[in-house]
Amino acid sequence: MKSAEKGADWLSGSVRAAAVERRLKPGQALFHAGGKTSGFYEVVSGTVRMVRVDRSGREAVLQVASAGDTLAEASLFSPAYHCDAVAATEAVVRLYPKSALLAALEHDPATAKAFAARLARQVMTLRTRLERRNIHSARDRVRHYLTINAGADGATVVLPGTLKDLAADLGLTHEALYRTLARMAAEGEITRAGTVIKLKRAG
Amino acid sequence: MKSAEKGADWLSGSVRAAAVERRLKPGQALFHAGGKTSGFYEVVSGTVRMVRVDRSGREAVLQVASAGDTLAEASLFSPAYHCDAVAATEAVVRLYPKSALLAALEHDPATAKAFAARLARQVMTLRTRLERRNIHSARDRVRHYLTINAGADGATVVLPGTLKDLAADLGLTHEALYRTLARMAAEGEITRAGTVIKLKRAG
DNA sequence: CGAGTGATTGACTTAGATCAATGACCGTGG
DNA sequence: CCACGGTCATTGATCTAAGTCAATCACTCG
Repeated sequence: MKSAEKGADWLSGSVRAAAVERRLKPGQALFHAGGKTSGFYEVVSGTVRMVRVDRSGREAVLQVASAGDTLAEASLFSPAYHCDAVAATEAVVRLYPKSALLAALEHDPATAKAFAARLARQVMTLRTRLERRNIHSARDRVRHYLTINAGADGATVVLPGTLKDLAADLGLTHEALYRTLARMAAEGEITRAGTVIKLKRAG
Repeated sequence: MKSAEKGADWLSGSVRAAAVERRLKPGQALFHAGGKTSGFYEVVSGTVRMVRVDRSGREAVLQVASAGDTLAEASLFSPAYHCDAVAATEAVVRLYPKSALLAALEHDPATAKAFAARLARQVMTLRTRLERRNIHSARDRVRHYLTINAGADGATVVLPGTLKDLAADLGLTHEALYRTLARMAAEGEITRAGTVIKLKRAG
Protein backbone atom coordinates (compact mmCIF):
# COMPACT_ATOMS: atom_id res chain seq x y z
CA MET A 1 0.00 0.00 0.00
CA LYS A 2 2.89 2.33 -0.66
CA SER A 3 1.61 5.44 -2.36
CA ALA A 4 4.14 5.18 -5.15
CA GLU A 5 2.71 1.81 -6.06
CA LYS A 6 -0.74 2.98 -6.98
CA GLY A 7 -2.08 3.18 -10.50
CA ALA A 8 -1.06 1.61 -13.78
CA ASP A 9 0.71 -1.58 -12.85
CA TRP A 10 2.07 -1.92 -16.37
CA LEU A 11 4.48 0.91 -15.79
CA SER A 12 7.78 0.49 -14.08
CA GLY A 13 8.04 1.64 -10.49
CA SER A 14 10.25 4.55 -11.41
CA VAL A 15 7.70 5.97 -13.80
CA ARG A 16 4.90 5.41 -11.36
CA ALA A 17 6.90 7.14 -8.70
CA ALA A 18 7.10 10.21 -10.89
CA ALA A 19 3.33 10.39 -11.27
CA VAL A 20 1.45 13.40 -10.01
CA GLU A 21 -2.20 13.46 -9.04
CA ARG A 22 -4.50 16.31 -9.76
CA ARG A 23 -8.06 17.01 -8.75
CA LEU A 24 -10.45 18.71 -11.18
CA LYS A 25 -13.77 20.41 -10.74
CA PRO A 26 -16.46 19.85 -13.36
CA GLY A 27 -15.74 22.02 -16.38
CA GLN A 28 -12.14 22.56 -15.39
CA ALA A 29 -9.58 22.11 -18.15
CA LEU A 30 -6.74 19.64 -17.88
CA PHE A 31 -4.96 21.03 -20.91
CA HIS A 32 -5.68 23.02 -24.04
CA ALA A 33 -4.87 22.55 -27.72
CA GLY A 34 -1.59 24.24 -28.50
CA GLY A 35 -0.32 23.94 -24.95
CA LYS A 36 3.04 22.35 -24.25
CA THR A 37 2.65 18.64 -23.57
CA SER A 38 3.50 17.49 -20.08
CA GLY A 39 2.73 13.80 -20.35
CA PHE A 40 -0.17 11.41 -20.51
CA TYR A 41 -2.87 10.85 -17.96
CA GLU A 42 -4.75 8.12 -16.24
CA VAL A 43 -8.23 8.86 -14.97
CA VAL A 44 -8.52 7.80 -11.35
CA SER A 45 -12.13 8.82 -10.87
CA GLY A 46 -14.75 10.83 -12.69
CA THR A 47 -14.72 11.43 -16.41
CA VAL A 48 -12.72 13.66 -18.71
CA ARG A 49 -13.79 14.72 -22.16
CA MET A 50 -11.34 15.38 -24.99
CA VAL A 51 -12.65 17.86 -27.49
CA ARG A 52 -11.30 19.26 -30.70
CA VAL A 53 -12.57 22.72 -31.54
CA ASP A 54 -11.84 24.11 -34.97
CA ARG A 55 -11.37 27.80 -35.61
CA SER A 56 -14.96 28.37 -36.60
CA GLY A 57 -16.17 27.06 -33.26
CA ARG A 58 -17.37 23.62 -34.28
CA GLU A 59 -16.73 21.01 -31.63
CA ALA A 60 -16.10 17.32 -31.93
CA VAL A 61 -15.59 14.90 -29.07
CA LEU A 62 -12.53 12.72 -29.57
CA GLN A 63 -12.77 10.57 -26.46
CA VAL A 64 -14.60 10.33 -23.20
CA ALA A 65 -12.30 8.85 -20.57
CA SER A 66 -13.64 7.34 -17.37
CA ALA A 67 -12.01 5.84 -14.31
CA GLY A 68 -9.23 3.48 -15.37
CA ASP A 69 -8.85 4.90 -18.86
CA THR A 70 -5.71 6.59 -20.10
CA LEU A 71 -5.58 9.59 -22.36
CA ALA A 72 -3.20 11.59 -24.49
CA GLU A 73 -0.61 8.86 -24.93
CA ALA A 74 0.21 10.30 -28.34
CA SER A 75 1.11 13.61 -26.76
CA LEU A 76 4.31 11.95 -25.55
CA PHE A 77 5.55 12.19 -29.10
CA SER A 78 4.32 15.65 -29.87
CA PRO A 79 5.42 19.04 -28.52
CA ALA A 80 1.87 20.40 -28.19
CA TYR A 81 -1.56 19.04 -27.42
CA HIS A 82 -3.97 18.82 -30.33
CA CYS A 83 -7.21 18.99 -28.43
CA ASP A 84 -8.70 20.24 -25.19
CA ALA A 85 -9.29 18.00 -22.19
CA VAL A 86 -12.02 19.10 -19.80
CA ALA A 87 -13.39 17.39 -16.73
CA ALA A 88 -17.01 16.42 -17.27
CA THR A 89 -17.49 15.68 -13.59
CA GLU A 90 -15.56 16.08 -10.40
CA ALA A 91 -12.48 14.07 -11.30
CA VAL A 92 -9.05 12.92 -10.21
CA VAL A 93 -6.34 12.27 -12.77
CA ARG A 94 -2.78 11.06 -12.53
CA LEU A 95 -0.13 12.60 -14.74
CA TYR A 96 2.77 10.47 -15.90
CA PRO A 97 5.37 13.05 -16.88
CA LYS A 98 6.63 12.94 -20.41
CA SER A 99 10.25 13.12 -19.34
CA ALA A 100 9.97 10.06 -17.11
CA LEU A 101 8.23 8.04 -19.80
CA LEU A 102 10.56 9.00 -22.60
CA ALA A 103 13.59 8.35 -20.41
CA ALA A 104 12.23 4.91 -19.63
CA LEU A 105 11.65 4.24 -23.33
CA GLU A 106 15.28 5.08 -23.98
CA HIS A 107 17.02 3.39 -21.10
CA ASP A 108 14.72 0.67 -19.85
CA PRO A 109 13.85 -1.88 -22.54
CA ALA A 110 11.50 -3.73 -20.22
CA THR A 111 9.37 -0.67 -19.70
CA ALA A 112 9.51 0.19 -23.38
CA LYS A 113 8.30 -3.28 -24.17
CA ALA A 114 5.54 -3.16 -21.59
CA PHE A 115 4.39 0.19 -22.83
CA ALA A 116 4.35 -0.93 -26.45
CA ALA A 117 2.56 -4.11 -25.44
CA ARG A 118 -0.16 -2.21 -23.70
CA LEU A 119 -0.64 0.09 -26.67
CA ALA A 120 -0.70 -2.84 -29.07
CA ARG A 121 -3.38 -4.59 -27.02
CA GLN A 122 -5.34 -1.42 -26.87
CA VAL A 123 -5.17 -1.09 -30.63
CA MET A 124 -6.43 -4.65 -30.92
CA THR A 125 -9.44 -4.23 -28.67
CA LEU A 126 -10.32 -0.88 -30.21
CA ARG A 127 -10.24 -2.40 -33.67
CA THR A 128 -12.51 -5.17 -32.47
CA ARG A 129 -14.98 -2.78 -30.91
CA LEU A 130 -15.00 -0.72 -34.07
CA GLU A 131 -15.56 -3.81 -36.13
CA ARG A 132 -18.51 -4.65 -33.93
CA ARG A 133 -20.06 -1.31 -34.72
CA ASN A 134 -20.11 -2.28 -38.38
CA ILE A 135 -22.76 -4.85 -37.52
CA HIS A 136 -26.18 -3.34 -38.01
CA SER A 137 -28.44 -5.77 -36.21
CA ALA A 138 -28.58 -5.35 -32.45
CA ARG A 139 -28.79 -9.08 -32.02
CA ASP A 140 -25.70 -9.79 -34.08
CA ARG A 141 -23.84 -7.10 -32.21
CA VAL A 142 -24.69 -8.76 -28.95
CA ARG A 143 -23.65 -12.11 -30.38
CA HIS A 144 -20.34 -10.63 -31.48
CA TYR A 145 -19.73 -9.27 -28.01
CA LEU A 146 -20.67 -12.50 -26.32
CA THR A 147 -18.60 -14.82 -28.49
CA ILE A 148 -15.55 -12.59 -28.14
CA ASN A 149 -15.90 -12.16 -24.41
CA ALA A 150 -16.80 -15.70 -23.56
CA GLY A 151 -14.68 -17.19 -20.80
CA ALA A 152 -12.47 -20.24 -20.99
CA ASP A 153 -15.45 -22.55 -21.47
CA GLY A 154 -16.42 -20.62 -24.58
CA ALA A 155 -19.91 -20.04 -23.24
CA THR A 156 -19.92 -17.99 -20.05
CA VAL A 157 -19.69 -14.23 -20.07
CA VAL A 158 -19.42 -12.22 -16.88
CA LEU A 159 -20.29 -8.62 -17.52
CA PRO A 160 -17.76 -6.14 -16.17
CA GLY A 161 -20.41 -3.55 -15.41
CA THR A 162 -24.12 -2.93 -15.61
CA LEU A 163 -26.30 -3.71 -18.58
CA LYS A 164 -26.55 -0.01 -19.25
CA ASP A 165 -22.78 0.15 -19.52
CA LEU A 166 -22.83 -2.72 -21.93
CA ALA A 167 -25.52 -1.02 -23.99
CA ALA A 168 -23.34 2.07 -24.28
CA ASP A 169 -20.35 -0.04 -25.24
CA LEU A 170 -22.38 -1.74 -27.95
CA GLY A 171 -23.78 1.51 -29.22
CA LEU A 172 -27.36 0.59 -28.38
CA THR A 173 -29.94 2.17 -26.13
CA HIS A 174 -30.41 0.22 -22.93
CA GLU A 175 -34.00 -0.53 -23.93
CA ALA A 176 -32.87 -2.08 -27.19
CA LEU A 177 -30.34 -4.20 -25.32
CA TYR A 178 -32.87 -5.40 -22.72
CA ARG A 179 -35.28 -6.39 -25.43
CA THR A 180 -32.63 -8.14 -27.48
CA LEU A 181 -31.41 -10.12 -24.50
CA ALA A 182 -34.98 -10.98 -23.53
CA ARG A 183 -35.68 -12.30 -27.03
CA MET A 184 -32.45 -14.29 -27.11
CA ALA A 185 -33.29 -15.81 -23.74
CA ALA A 186 -36.87 -16.56 -24.82
CA GLU A 187 -35.57 -18.37 -27.87
CA GLY A 188 -33.06 -20.36 -25.87
CA GLU A 189 -29.96 -18.80 -27.35
CA ILE A 190 -28.73 -17.61 -23.98
CA THR A 191 -29.39 -18.03 -20.28
CA ARG A 192 -29.10 -15.16 -17.89
CA ALA A 193 -28.52 -14.86 -14.17
CA GLY A 194 -28.04 -11.24 -13.27
CA THR A 195 -24.70 -10.18 -14.60
CA VAL A 196 -23.73 -13.59 -15.96
CA ILE A 197 -24.76 -14.70 -19.43
CA LYS A 198 -24.35 -18.17 -20.84
CA LEU A 199 -24.40 -18.95 -24.53
CA LYS A 200 -26.40 -22.02 -25.47
CA ARG A 201 -26.80 -23.76 -28.83
CA ALA A 202 -24.39 -22.83 -31.59
CA GLY A 203 -25.47 -20.81 -34.59
CA MET B 1 14.22 1.78 -55.26
CA LYS B 2 16.17 -0.67 -53.14
CA SER B 3 13.88 -3.53 -52.19
CA ALA B 4 14.80 -3.32 -48.52
CA GLU B 5 13.44 0.20 -48.42
CA LYS B 6 9.86 -0.61 -49.29
CA GLY B 7 7.00 -0.59 -46.84
CA ALA B 8 6.44 0.95 -43.43
CA ASP B 9 8.68 3.97 -43.33
CA TRP B 10 8.21 4.29 -39.57
CA LEU B 11 10.39 1.25 -38.98
CA SER B 12 14.13 1.38 -38.92
CA GLY B 13 15.99 0.14 -41.98
CA SER B 14 17.23 -2.92 -40.17
CA VAL B 15 13.74 -4.08 -39.30
CA ARG B 16 12.47 -3.37 -42.77
CA ALA B 17 15.37 -5.29 -44.19
CA ALA B 18 14.23 -8.33 -42.24
CA ALA B 19 10.75 -8.20 -43.70
CA VAL B 20 9.46 -11.07 -45.76
CA GLU B 21 6.72 -10.85 -48.36
CA ARG B 22 4.14 -13.50 -48.88
CA ARG B 23 1.43 -13.91 -51.48
CA LEU B 24 -1.94 -15.35 -50.52
CA LYS B 25 -4.77 -16.79 -52.53
CA PRO B 26 -8.33 -15.96 -51.49
CA GLY B 27 -9.31 -18.12 -48.54
CA GLN B 28 -5.74 -18.97 -47.70
CA ALA B 29 -4.78 -18.69 -44.04
CA LEU B 30 -1.96 -16.45 -42.88
CA PHE B 31 -1.97 -17.92 -39.39
CA HIS B 32 -4.23 -19.79 -37.02
CA ALA B 33 -5.24 -19.32 -33.41
CA GLY B 34 -2.86 -21.25 -31.19
CA GLY B 35 -0.04 -21.12 -33.71
CA LYS B 36 3.34 -19.83 -32.68
CA THR B 37 3.64 -16.11 -33.39
CA SER B 38 6.15 -15.10 -36.04
CA GLY B 39 5.63 -11.36 -36.08
CA PHE B 40 3.22 -8.74 -37.26
CA TYR B 41 2.11 -8.00 -40.78
CA GLU B 42 1.50 -5.18 -43.13
CA VAL B 43 -0.99 -5.66 -45.92
CA VAL B 44 0.56 -4.66 -49.22
CA SER B 45 -2.46 -5.38 -51.38
CA GLY B 46 -5.77 -7.14 -51.09
CA THR B 47 -7.57 -7.66 -47.81
CA VAL B 48 -7.08 -10.00 -44.87
CA ARG B 49 -9.76 -10.88 -42.38
CA MET B 50 -9.01 -11.68 -38.73
CA VAL B 51 -11.55 -13.99 -37.22
CA ARG B 52 -12.02 -15.44 -33.78
CA VAL B 53 -13.81 -18.78 -33.75
CA ASP B 54 -14.94 -20.17 -30.42
CA ARG B 55 -15.14 -23.87 -29.73
CA SER B 56 -18.81 -24.12 -30.62
CA GLY B 57 -18.16 -22.77 -34.08
CA ARG B 58 -19.40 -19.23 -33.64
CA GLU B 59 -17.35 -16.73 -35.60
CA ALA B 60 -16.65 -13.09 -34.94
CA VAL B 61 -14.65 -10.77 -37.15
CA LEU B 62 -12.02 -8.83 -35.22
CA GLN B 63 -10.59 -6.76 -38.02
CA VAL B 64 -10.60 -6.43 -41.75
CA ALA B 65 -7.23 -5.20 -42.92
CA SER B 66 -6.76 -3.65 -46.34
CA ALA B 67 -3.75 -2.35 -48.22
CA GLY B 68 -1.63 -0.21 -45.92
CA ASP B 69 -3.06 -1.59 -42.71
CA THR B 70 -1.05 -3.50 -40.17
CA LEU B 71 -2.25 -6.44 -38.17
CA ALA B 72 -1.34 -8.60 -35.22
CA GLU B 73 0.94 -6.07 -33.53
CA ALA B 74 -0.08 -7.50 -30.17
CA SER B 75 1.19 -10.91 -31.20
CA LEU B 76 4.70 -9.53 -30.71
CA PHE B 77 4.07 -9.81 -27.00
CA SER B 78 2.35 -13.14 -26.99
CA PRO B 79 3.67 -16.63 -27.72
CA ALA B 80 0.63 -17.71 -29.72
CA TYR B 81 -1.92 -16.08 -32.01
CA HIS B 82 -5.39 -15.61 -30.59
CA CYS B 83 -7.34 -15.56 -33.83
CA ASP B 84 -7.20 -16.74 -37.41
CA ALA B 85 -6.10 -14.53 -40.28
CA VAL B 86 -7.44 -15.44 -43.69
CA ALA B 87 -7.04 -13.70 -47.00
CA ALA B 88 -10.39 -12.43 -48.23
CA THR B 89 -9.01 -11.72 -51.68
CA GLU B 90 -5.82 -12.35 -53.58
CA ALA B 91 -3.39 -10.57 -51.28
CA VAL B 92 0.23 -9.74 -50.58
CA VAL B 93 1.43 -9.25 -47.03
CA ARG B 94 4.76 -8.35 -45.52
CA LEU B 95 5.90 -10.05 -42.34
CA TYR B 96 8.06 -8.12 -39.89
CA PRO B 97 9.65 -10.89 -37.85
CA LYS B 98 9.11 -10.82 -34.14
CA SER B 99 12.77 -11.31 -33.37
CA ALA B 100 13.83 -8.29 -35.40
CA LEU B 101 11.19 -6.08 -33.83
CA LEU B 102 11.83 -7.16 -30.27
CA ALA B 103 15.56 -6.80 -30.74
CA ALA B 104 15.02 -3.28 -32.01
CA LEU B 105 12.81 -2.49 -29.03
CA GLU B 106 15.61 -3.59 -26.73
CA HIS B 107 18.63 -2.11 -28.42
CA ASP B 108 17.43 0.75 -30.55
CA PRO B 109 15.59 3.42 -28.56
CA ALA B 110 14.80 5.42 -31.67
CA THR B 111 12.92 2.51 -33.19
CA ALA B 112 11.22 1.72 -29.91
CA LYS B 113 10.07 5.30 -29.71
CA ALA B 114 8.87 5.35 -33.30
CA PHE B 115 6.99 2.11 -32.82
CA ALA B 116 5.32 3.31 -29.64
CA ALA B 117 4.50 6.61 -31.31
CA ARG B 118 2.79 4.87 -34.17
CA LEU B 119 0.77 2.70 -31.83
CA ALA B 120 -0.20 5.68 -29.70
CA ARG B 121 -1.40 7.59 -32.73
CA GLN B 122 -3.32 4.57 -33.87
CA VAL B 123 -4.99 4.33 -30.49
CA MET B 124 -5.94 7.96 -30.75
CA THR B 125 -7.54 7.74 -34.17
CA LEU B 126 -9.32 4.52 -33.29
CA ARG B 127 -10.78 6.11 -30.19
CA THR B 128 -11.95 9.03 -32.27
CA ARG B 129 -13.57 6.80 -34.86
CA LEU B 130 -15.25 4.83 -32.14
CA GLU B 131 -16.48 8.00 -30.52
CA ARG B 132 -17.93 9.02 -33.85
CA ARG B 133 -19.95 5.84 -33.95
CA ASN B 134 -21.65 6.91 -30.75
CA ILE B 135 -23.34 9.66 -32.70
CA HIS B 136 -26.70 8.47 -33.90
CA SER B 137 -27.64 11.02 -36.52
CA ALA B 138 -26.00 10.52 -39.90
CA ARG B 139 -25.68 14.22 -40.33
CA ASP B 140 -23.89 14.74 -37.03
CA ARG B 141 -21.60 11.87 -37.84
CA VAL B 142 -20.65 13.51 -41.10
CA ARG B 143 -20.13 16.79 -39.28
CA HIS B 144 -17.87 15.07 -36.77
CA TYR B 145 -15.81 13.59 -39.55
CA LEU B 146 -15.56 16.85 -41.43
CA THR B 147 -14.59 19.04 -38.50
CA ILE B 148 -11.94 16.57 -37.40
CA ASN B 149 -10.52 16.06 -40.86
CA ALA B 150 -10.61 19.67 -41.97
CA GLY B 151 -7.32 20.91 -43.37
CA ALA B 152 -5.22 23.78 -42.12
CA ASP B 153 -7.87 26.34 -43.07
CA GLY B 154 -10.36 24.57 -40.82
CA ALA B 155 -12.83 24.21 -43.64
CA THR B 156 -11.51 22.12 -46.51
CA VAL B 157 -11.60 18.34 -46.43
CA VAL B 158 -10.01 16.26 -49.15
CA LEU B 159 -11.37 12.74 -49.06
CA PRO B 160 -8.71 10.05 -49.09
CA GLY B 161 -10.89 7.66 -51.07
CA THR B 162 -14.28 7.35 -52.65
CA LEU B 163 -17.54 8.37 -51.05
CA LYS B 164 -18.35 4.71 -50.64
CA ASP B 165 -15.20 4.25 -48.64
CA LEU B 166 -16.17 7.18 -46.47
CA ALA B 167 -19.63 5.74 -45.98
CA ALA B 168 -18.10 2.49 -44.74
CA ASP B 169 -15.77 4.40 -42.44
CA LEU B 170 -18.72 6.30 -41.00
CA GLY B 171 -20.80 3.19 -40.59
CA LEU B 172 -23.46 4.38 -43.01
CA THR B 173 -24.76 2.94 -46.24
CA HIS B 174 -23.49 4.85 -49.25
CA GLU B 175 -27.06 5.88 -50.06
CA ALA B 176 -27.51 7.44 -46.64
CA LEU B 177 -24.24 9.31 -47.04
CA TYR B 178 -25.13 10.64 -50.50
CA ARG B 179 -28.46 11.87 -49.23
CA THR B 180 -26.95 13.46 -46.16
CA LEU B 181 -24.30 15.28 -48.18
CA ALA B 182 -26.91 16.38 -50.70
CA ARG B 183 -29.06 17.81 -47.96
CA MET B 184 -26.12 19.57 -46.32
CA ALA B 185 -25.14 21.06 -49.64
CA ALA B 186 -28.72 22.12 -50.39
CA GLU B 187 -28.89 23.90 -47.06
CA GLY B 188 -25.59 25.64 -47.59
CA GLU B 189 -23.68 23.87 -44.83
CA ILE B 190 -21.11 22.50 -47.24
CA THR B 191 -19.89 22.88 -50.79
CA ARG B 192 -18.73 19.96 -52.80
CA ALA B 193 -16.48 19.54 -55.81
CA GLY B 194 -15.92 15.88 -56.45
CA THR B 195 -13.71 14.57 -53.70
CA VAL B 196 -13.24 17.92 -51.98
CA ILE B 197 -15.71 19.19 -49.40
CA LYS B 198 -15.74 22.67 -47.91
CA LEU B 199 -17.48 23.51 -44.68
CA LYS B 200 -19.44 26.74 -44.73
CA ARG B 201 -21.24 28.59 -41.96
CA ALA B 202 -20.51 27.52 -38.41
CA GLY B 203 -23.09 25.89 -36.22
C1' DC C 1 -38.44 5.95 4.51
C1' DG C 2 -37.71 8.93 0.24
C1' DA C 3 -34.24 9.69 -3.56
C1' DG C 4 -31.58 7.86 -7.08
C1' DT C 5 -30.41 4.29 -10.32
C1' DG C 6 -30.80 -0.03 -12.80
C1' DA C 7 -33.93 -3.28 -15.06
C1' DT C 8 -37.91 -4.04 -17.74
C1' DT C 9 -41.82 -3.64 -20.73
C1' DG C 10 -45.28 -1.06 -23.67
C1' DA C 11 -46.61 2.18 -27.48
C1' DC C 12 -45.27 5.11 -31.16
C1' DT C 13 -42.19 7.35 -34.48
C1' DT C 14 -38.57 7.82 -37.52
C1' DA C 15 -34.04 7.77 -39.48
C1' DG C 16 -31.67 4.96 -41.99
C1' DA C 17 -31.40 0.30 -44.25
C1' DT C 18 -33.02 -2.13 -48.36
C1' DC C 19 -34.29 -2.75 -52.89
C1' DA C 20 -34.21 -0.73 -57.38
C1' DA C 21 -33.07 1.93 -61.37
C1' DT C 22 -30.25 5.27 -63.98
C1' DG C 23 -26.42 8.03 -65.66
C1' DA C 24 -21.41 9.10 -65.69
C1' DC C 25 -16.74 7.25 -66.10
C1' DC C 26 -12.99 4.44 -67.03
C1' DG C 27 -10.04 1.06 -68.60
C1' DT C 28 -9.52 -2.61 -72.00
C1' DG C 29 -9.61 -5.80 -75.47
C1' DG C 30 -10.97 -6.63 -80.13
C1' DC D 1 -11.44 3.79 -81.83
C1' DC D 2 -15.37 2.10 -79.71
C1' DA D 3 -18.39 -1.10 -77.43
C1' DC D 4 -18.73 -3.50 -73.10
C1' DG D 5 -18.35 -4.63 -68.30
C1' DG D 6 -17.43 -2.76 -63.93
C1' DT D 7 -17.69 0.62 -60.30
C1' DC D 8 -19.08 5.02 -58.42
C1' DA D 9 -22.61 8.46 -57.76
C1' DT D 10 -27.26 9.58 -57.27
C1' DT D 11 -32.19 9.51 -56.45
C1' DG D 12 -36.80 7.26 -55.56
C1' DA D 13 -39.93 4.12 -52.87
C1' DT D 14 -40.69 1.19 -49.08
C1' DC D 15 -39.96 -1.14 -44.73
C1' DT D 16 -38.43 -2.02 -40.25
C1' DA D 17 -35.38 -2.24 -36.50
C1' DA D 18 -34.09 0.63 -33.20
C1' DG D 19 -34.68 5.12 -31.03
C1' DT D 20 -37.75 7.93 -28.10
C1' DC D 21 -41.07 8.69 -24.60
C1' DA D 22 -43.19 6.79 -20.71
C1' DA D 23 -44.43 4.02 -16.76
C1' DT D 24 -43.42 0.43 -13.23
C1' DC D 25 -40.79 -2.36 -10.03
C1' DA D 26 -36.77 -3.73 -7.42
C1' DC D 27 -32.76 -2.14 -4.72
C1' DT D 28 -29.53 0.37 -2.30
C1' DC D 29 -28.01 4.13 0.40
C1' DG D 30 -28.01 7.52 3.53
